[in-house]
Amino acid sequence: MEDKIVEVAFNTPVNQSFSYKWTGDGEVKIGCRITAPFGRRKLTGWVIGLPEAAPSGFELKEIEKVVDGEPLFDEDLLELARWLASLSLCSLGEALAVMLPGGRQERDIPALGLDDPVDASGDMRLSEEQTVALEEIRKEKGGFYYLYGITGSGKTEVFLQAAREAIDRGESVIYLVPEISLTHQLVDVIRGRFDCGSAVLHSHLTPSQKLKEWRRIQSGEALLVIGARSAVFAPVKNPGLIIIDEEHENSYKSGSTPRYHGRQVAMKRCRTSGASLIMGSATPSVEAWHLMEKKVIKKLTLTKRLAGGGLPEITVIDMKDKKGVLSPELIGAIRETHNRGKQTILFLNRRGFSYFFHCRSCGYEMKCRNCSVSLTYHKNSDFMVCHYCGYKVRPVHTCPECSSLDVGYSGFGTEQIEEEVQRLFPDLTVSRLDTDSASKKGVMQETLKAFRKGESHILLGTQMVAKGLNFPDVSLVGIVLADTGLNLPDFRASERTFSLITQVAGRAGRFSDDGKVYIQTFKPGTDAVRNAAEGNIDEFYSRELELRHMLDFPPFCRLFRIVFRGKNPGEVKEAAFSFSRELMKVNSGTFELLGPSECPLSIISGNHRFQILLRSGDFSGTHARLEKVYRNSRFPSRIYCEIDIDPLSLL
DNA sequence: AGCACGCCGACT
DNA sequence: GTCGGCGTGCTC
Repeated sequence: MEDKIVEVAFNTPVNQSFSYKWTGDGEVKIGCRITAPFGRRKLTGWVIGLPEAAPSGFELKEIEKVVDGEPLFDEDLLELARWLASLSLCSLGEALAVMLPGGRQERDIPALGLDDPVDASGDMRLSEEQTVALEEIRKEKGGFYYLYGITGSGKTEVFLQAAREAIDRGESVIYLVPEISLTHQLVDVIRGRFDCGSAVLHSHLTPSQKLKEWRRIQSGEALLVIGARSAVFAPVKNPGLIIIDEEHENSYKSGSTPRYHGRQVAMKRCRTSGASLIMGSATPSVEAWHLMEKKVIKKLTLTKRLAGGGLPEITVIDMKDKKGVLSPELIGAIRETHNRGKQTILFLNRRGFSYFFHCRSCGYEMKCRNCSVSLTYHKNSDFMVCHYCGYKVRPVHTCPECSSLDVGYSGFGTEQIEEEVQRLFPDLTVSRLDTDSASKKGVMQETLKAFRKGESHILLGTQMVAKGLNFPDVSLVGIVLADTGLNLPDFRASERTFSLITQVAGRAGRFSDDGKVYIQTFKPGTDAVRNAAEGNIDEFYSRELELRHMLDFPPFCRLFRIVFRGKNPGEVKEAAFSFSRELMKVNSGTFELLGPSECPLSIISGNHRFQILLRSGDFSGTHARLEKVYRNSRFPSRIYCEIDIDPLSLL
């Protein structure tokens, strides 16, 4: 009998498949894992083809062993992997590795609870708005829908009923949530309400747990899949619906190769399989909003809170001319809150630790004349630098707007604020929660438990507290500085600030009728702050889209970010410039090239970073040119180059 | 990515 | 004279 030829993909950056022969008696199928000698090592790879004839010019080695009796993926998933690899410029093996169990582990941040009320016991009656939404969803199979509604308006209930209907038709459902901790809560609800099997998929499962869930999905035993980002690749047989909860969350974008966005993959899968897509959020991403305006996504609005609970009273405090990090108004409110036996959460919208130059009298801030983003102060060189285009200028010593001499760079960090709060309130207990303190396992849970029990009076934290505002005794939320995000050299800063304030405000009032939110800002008039505080959601989006259009930023163009990193700054810079020169050679007016320039976070864990940004309206033309240059490029082994297509952050 | 081969500097 | 630096190239 003749040897079988087996085509294999490995999880290496090599964009190429390898052929082996199989002489054993067991069956080899496309989609199975195998182990085989590869160079001088043994690797596990995936069977991606069973060609009739062997490629010429090679002495084929033998497959050592076939790991799986049954395939892990079918033709559809393989096709999806090919699409992903080609789009994100990685190898097929790297794409398969993030999709399949047993591939590389993705890492996620820990987080807190969920907050949309759902009835765990049984189907509850839908409100009129919910009913209308569900009827719309029923109308067109394969449609894209967006449940746009404030916190507590019952999006989850609509998701669940839509899921129920799909399952009743014999279809499968993928339900994506932004963080792993949310999967558990959702599973509890679902196990009580759905009699079909459900599966959970996320990166904290052990390989064997993951494989077990994978098999249950493949066999059709589990028709409902709940999971974080990578669950969008679940091997459902007959996909009928994909749900993306909290669509605006950045965690849907992978932070490592391949840098895919869950929403983008979901849209692709729905298009090819004819499944419907329902997303939901109180603060949609600007991209999604734009797609709603273009009618690619059908907007379904939920305006009413089901369980009542008014919106909190929101006070915007102008920090101009204020000494210290806490305003007298906020200090008074904290004291008053404590006197009433309630607790306070102080939220610090701190992202990064870059210094920015601003005027303490009028809040003026230096921006790049080319890019209209904030300049970042570089202490070493004493220059203000634009991290988009590399534009440099000396910092000013008087404010160009109001001639005040009170200008300077400043930074806010949780540590400084903790000190300040402790000094102002020596009789109160403050606990601090940020990425540093929460990275130690259990510390976060302990801190939260203690706070919930009332053992501390003030909880001070960053991003992660924003979602954990469902503490019954909290009646005051202070956003210490709403515009820190606005000072970042990032065109999405405004969107994030808006989203954050809106989400905080939406949640703060849910458990008490006397909820108060204090927003401290240097820029009370900024669109993001003003519209969030006043609840002018639609106005924010139309202004923001207008601005993006004017400045030619996404969603009106596509961005490609190419980051170079390495220990030696000179080498990194040289690699970036030589790559840039190669790009210019193939550019025929297809894209605009910005940089190379130092990354805003120019050194991360000892690695110096440079970046190139490409901006274009011609996605495929730019993609093709970038691919060509990238595949032909060679760097010294200690220089790493990573490509991020449609980056969320430019830091 | 690994891992080897291969060609130039300071060491038992 | 050797050990070891990391540049270059390959993996069916």
